[in-house]
Amino acid sequence: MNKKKNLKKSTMKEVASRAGVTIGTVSHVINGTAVITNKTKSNVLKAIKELNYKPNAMARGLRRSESKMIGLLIPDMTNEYYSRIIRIFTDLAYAEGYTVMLCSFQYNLEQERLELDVLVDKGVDAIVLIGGSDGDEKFLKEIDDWGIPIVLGDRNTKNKSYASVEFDNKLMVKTVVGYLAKKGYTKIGFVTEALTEAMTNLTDRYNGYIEGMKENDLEINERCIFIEDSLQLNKMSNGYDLMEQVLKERVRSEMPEVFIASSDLLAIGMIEALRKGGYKVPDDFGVVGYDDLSISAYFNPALTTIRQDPNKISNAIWDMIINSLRNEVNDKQHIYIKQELIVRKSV
Amino acid sequence: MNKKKNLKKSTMKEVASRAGVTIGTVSHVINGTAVITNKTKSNVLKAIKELNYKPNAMARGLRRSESKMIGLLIPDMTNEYYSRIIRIFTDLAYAEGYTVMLCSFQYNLEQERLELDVLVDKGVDAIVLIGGSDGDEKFLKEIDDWGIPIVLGDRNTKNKSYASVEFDNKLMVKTVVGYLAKKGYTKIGFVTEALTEAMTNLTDRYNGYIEGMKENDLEINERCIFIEDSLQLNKMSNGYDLMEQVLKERVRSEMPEVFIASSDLLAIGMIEALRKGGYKVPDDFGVVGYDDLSISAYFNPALTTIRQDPNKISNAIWDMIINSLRNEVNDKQHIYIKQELIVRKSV
DNA sequence: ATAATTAATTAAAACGTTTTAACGGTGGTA
DNA sequence: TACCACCGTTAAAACGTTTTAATTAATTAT
Repeated sequence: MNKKKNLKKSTMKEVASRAGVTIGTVSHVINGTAVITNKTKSNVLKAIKELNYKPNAMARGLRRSESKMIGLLIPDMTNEYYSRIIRIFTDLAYAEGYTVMLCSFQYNLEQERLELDVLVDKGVDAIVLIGGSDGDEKFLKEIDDWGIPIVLGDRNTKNKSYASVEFDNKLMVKTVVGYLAKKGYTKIGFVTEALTEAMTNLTDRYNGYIEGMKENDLEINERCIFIEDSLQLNKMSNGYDLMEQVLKERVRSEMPEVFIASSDLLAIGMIEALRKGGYKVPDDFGVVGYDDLSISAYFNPALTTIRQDPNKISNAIWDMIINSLRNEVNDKQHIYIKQELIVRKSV
Repeated sequence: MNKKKNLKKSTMKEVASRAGVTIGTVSHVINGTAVITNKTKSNVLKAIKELNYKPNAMARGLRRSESKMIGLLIPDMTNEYYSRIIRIFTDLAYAEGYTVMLCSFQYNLEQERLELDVLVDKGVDAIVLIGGSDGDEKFLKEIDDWGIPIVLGDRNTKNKSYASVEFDNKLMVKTVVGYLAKKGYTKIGFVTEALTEAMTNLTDRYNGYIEGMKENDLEINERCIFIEDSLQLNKMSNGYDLMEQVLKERVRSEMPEVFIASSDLLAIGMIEALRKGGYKVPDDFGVVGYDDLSISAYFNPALTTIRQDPNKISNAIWDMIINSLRNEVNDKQHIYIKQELIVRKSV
């Protein structure tokens, strides 16, 4: 039960008086905003060191009206796909003296709005939204009008009114369909979460699937398209439940021979259900995942999957952010990143 | 290439003038720090709404000298064990009007120090450190002296000088050894990461293992104790490499019949190496993990593991934090949380 | 030597709040 | 009528910086 010691952080004023100068000079030597004699400069530096002085971020922020914080909003930080992005992005920001304020909204639009509000209230200098649906466009507009740069990652709004970095989902899925077709599969299934118009990335994948099927002269059968109704957190169990249900309802001949799943987690759940149902992957059914999580290489069978490189997207987003922060303009470009098919053992 | 619109956020002054009062009153109605006529109160509220006014967090923070931010420092947010804790903790903080500033230090002491520095510079109101080694005690002391509450989660310093919430690792491992002994195992192996004195949680597990073996009259053979030399990020590959090596060096009779691994990730890597080596789990070897990650239930074989409940630890930590924030005292208690053995299919 | 120029430092305002003491006005009591 | 209390509001200082214009000191030119 020790008293709070309040060894209070020292202030600029104290530094100034110890160095025998005025706080203005201290500020100048810290920021290099004026030319200062070497002597006084070293005096000030000495005082700073002796007092272990650190500028007060809030005072500075108030005066400069910038917080050096970036708001980062993602659907679920518990998902490795996102946590990898977060980590890299955070490091990038950190290296430039920014700090990130992380929120997750659990795929809940309501909560997304709330969190956005908090971020704005806290005075973040910019906001990046990764994943999830297209969100509340009207609300984003408000933030945009305030001059706070926004960039979207792996998502977009219907009329692409914000800067974004996206993966080239459509192209990739088309390619995968081609790959599967070449392997001799004809009944190719597509299973995805929440295929609403709002989920631009999933919609792109769907379109890629359709185009790919057409290009390869394969029959598009709506019974081969499986949609997990809503965005859910526990994707593995979603995949499991879905497949368990399918297995219950259909005989094998009514099923696709291979599935393209919209996430590795979904794929893993599906495979486990298949296994429990007495089937072998890839012998009886193939499945390809999406994301290339670290588990996917160690899972049995090792998952053939599509890598969405967290490095690339994080870097691209950061570049956009820092650019609009520096130039005070936000020119709303859209960048597309190629995905990569990682061939392993599950098809 | 649109110009920055600078629809600037409105300020208290503007609210005040629109409501025909002084900024003092506005502040009072916002904070309820004085009794105000219903009429003026509603005027002010109206003005606030009309201008979409939000208090400037930095100005407020400066004046109140609190930031309403909590620093959260963890070794690796990419690990589901940590990301679950983060998420719950973040939600808890959020509910009380706090926001969390997340940093990860990749098990790197140097970086941990750096990040701590940043957190302090940013003026967080409290700091929580989760996982990793016992850190730089001298440095923590400095922070403590500044009156910034610190709480440690799932880690501790040698002389327990800080408030902490830990799991009862020793007891649990002892129990597990008993469980395995009862199942008939006699050659029980223990595999862990970075078993240094600094890692109090892992050391506790080790001690639990030793005690458990003794209690059950089992021979303690140092060849049954495997230590992954250093703290590493990619735990699955660590487990894989370790087991692959062991398989190369030893014949089966020289190996333990069952392994207690210090994380699910390690366990999964080990199992995969075993499988590649032609062995079946649990038929040929058993392995029990630690953490109960979500994959563990879907992995084949489903992992028998020890659950470290992220809810419990997050809640306990948050309680401590909010308590020392409110009472301005930090009474450095230590809480221990029971772990739970989840029996599945891997032993 | 004095004026003009340049270099180094300072004074003071500003950023947007909170907070405390002081203020004026109303109503009640003597 | 005069005094006191009380209530609602306000004035102003403070938080710790940054920033610009102004000041002083030092140097050069006349």
